[in-house]
Amino acid sequence: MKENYTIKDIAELAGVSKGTVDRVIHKRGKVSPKALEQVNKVLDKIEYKPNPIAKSLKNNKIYNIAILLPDADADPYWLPCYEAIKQIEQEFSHFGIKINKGVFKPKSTKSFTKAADLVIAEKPDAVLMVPLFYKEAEHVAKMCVAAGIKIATFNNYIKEPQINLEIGQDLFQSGRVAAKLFNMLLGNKATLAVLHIDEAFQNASHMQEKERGFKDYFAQKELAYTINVHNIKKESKIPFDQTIENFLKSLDAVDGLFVTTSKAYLLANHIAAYLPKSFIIGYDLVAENIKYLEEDKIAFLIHQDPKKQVYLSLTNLIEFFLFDKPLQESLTLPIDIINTENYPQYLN
Amino acid sequence: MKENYTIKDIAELAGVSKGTVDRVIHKRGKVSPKALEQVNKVLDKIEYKPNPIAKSLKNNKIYNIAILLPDADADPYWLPCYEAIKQIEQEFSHFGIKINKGVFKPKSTKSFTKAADLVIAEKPDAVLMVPLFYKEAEHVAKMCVAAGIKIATFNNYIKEPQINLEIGQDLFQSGRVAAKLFNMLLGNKATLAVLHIDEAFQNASHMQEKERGFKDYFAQKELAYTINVHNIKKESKIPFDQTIENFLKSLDAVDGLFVTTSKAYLLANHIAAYLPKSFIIGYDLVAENIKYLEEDKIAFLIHQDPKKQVYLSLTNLIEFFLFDKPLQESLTLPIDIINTENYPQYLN
DNA sequence: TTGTACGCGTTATCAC
DNA sequence: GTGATAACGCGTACAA
Repeated sequence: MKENYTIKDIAELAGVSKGTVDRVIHKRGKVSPKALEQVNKVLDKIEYKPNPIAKSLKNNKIYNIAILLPDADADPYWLPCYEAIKQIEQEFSHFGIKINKGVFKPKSTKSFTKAADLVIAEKPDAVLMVPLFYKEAEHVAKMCVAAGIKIATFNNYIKEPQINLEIGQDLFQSGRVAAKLFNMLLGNKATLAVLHIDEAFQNASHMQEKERGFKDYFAQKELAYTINVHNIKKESKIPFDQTIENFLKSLDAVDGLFVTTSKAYLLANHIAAYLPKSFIIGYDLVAENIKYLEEDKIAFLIHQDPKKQVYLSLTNLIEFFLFDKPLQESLTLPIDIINTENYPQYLN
Repeated sequence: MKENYTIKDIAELAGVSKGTVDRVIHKRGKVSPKALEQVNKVLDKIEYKPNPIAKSLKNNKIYNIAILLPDADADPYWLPCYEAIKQIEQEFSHFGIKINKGVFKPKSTKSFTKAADLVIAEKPDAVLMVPLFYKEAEHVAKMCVAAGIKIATFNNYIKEPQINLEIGQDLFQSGRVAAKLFNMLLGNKATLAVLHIDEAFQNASHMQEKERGFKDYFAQKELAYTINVHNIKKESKIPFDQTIENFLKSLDAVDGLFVTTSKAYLLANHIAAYLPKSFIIGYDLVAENIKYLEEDKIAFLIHQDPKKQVYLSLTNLIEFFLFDKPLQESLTLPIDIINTENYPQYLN
């Protein structure tokens, strides 16, 4: 009949008081067998779902969520994450949610560890982090588990079974998406280059997963593709842009270039001069990539939606704390294919 | 200093009672000039945001939202919408939200009008509809406005300035997305066919917007593309599939086919026999389209995410009623490009 | 072992 | 005009 029964309703139906019903529901004991039976009889018939609103109204506990993420000044890829945090703070300002940012330099493991230590010292209820550095992140996860702090990751993965919530993209599959796009563009035979362009290689596992998926596609379809892998890293004293140009100079002709990081723009900058007929597929809607996408120097971008990742991670944690919603252990977001015509809507 | 001031806080600061503060905030009058000034002085200094939790706890009003949408048996495209409704009902069951479905046959204006009349007769607080039939939908919108019912649309648009909330895709732009994809696949010169395949042509304006965007792209880029438009409609007594096959038989060779509806699968079924080298780009992740996508008979699909459309429409309306969040008059969702490798994540 | 009373913030009603 | 008070549903402290 009724939609939502309250504790009061149940108490009346069972002929006992609210307090007794509460004790039965929360299994606090101190209930006579008779009362227990009466209440359970009612609970069997109806479905009781406690009202989450009333619950959180009374709850004046403040939940502290720490978030460890890279500095957006160092890499604009992370900028949308900060917007998501701001949005969440506003949306949940009345629910007693505090978010504490631990910002680290994306090239420095020390900076990561320091930020983590600072943040954990305040004993938050949960830590959400970008586990850029494998070993260090594993250590943080273990520390959190030991301290009873919920631990969540986004954007990257570490193989730590105790992680409570993982949100990210299927990187292997995103490599396959890029492969399929090249396959559509180039047909059954071509020469491709996979480029891991990263100033510091902190994204090693990230990049390798994408490469694996990329190669897997062509292997599985048994296509006559030649695929060469190149690692491009900043050399001290030489500007990164110069390193890229030198690399392109020395590269044999290829039909397509797959850049596994957000640095496709560094390549696109010189593509017209050295490989005017090659297609570039890269990752991430950062401003510089969009510029070259619009100039048709980048064919496609794959969007990892960091904003959505943070937003989902945080709402999931918050609803766990406030409303006892279970944490979704692992959540894989769509792999968005971006071209000149559809990118604006993805920027919000 | 403080994050969230309560009415009680304000009352203490102003030296009046909660009741008076409430009357000032809600402009109910019956407040002396002196008290008014004292309260306003406090309100100027601090920012008062009423606690939505307490508000909705007290609020025992039930909000009725009617949703007019096509039968999913007639067209599986609408199936995800029903999932979204179920999800919303669960999520907001404690907030006094009732959703009343008015299901109509997608080929029958009478069925639409009948469902609308039934639903409006119950005087809901809002009507959310798919305005498949222009005139009839306009009429419904006007009736709602007259009756003080909030009116929202999704998936399609009507030019009725009184609509309170519109959610959908930029159809013109989605035509451009398809055009760009063909441009990437085929280079600077090709022959394309635009196919409006629809059993009843109830989507006329929908299809034309896509066609306009499609042509606009090539015109703007001044590319040497030949584009022919074909309307394919069910003829009485002849199976639709047969009509499609006859059409393909009579069609001169083309490099690509752009299907502006979700019926690309009808074409894909015969593509190997008649146009083995042509690319098909169509709309919507319905099961039959996915089948041919996987067989590489459809090159790309454009996803309109009807589930997300319904979900966003409903949450927007609900948050308007419960938390006084303003209605976003018009919201345009991303245009998702789908291939064999990324479709699973979009199906949830 | 049980029932009652209180507080969370907002709103509405009711005496004064 | 104004301030006190009840009610929403839950959790819990406390008295019986």
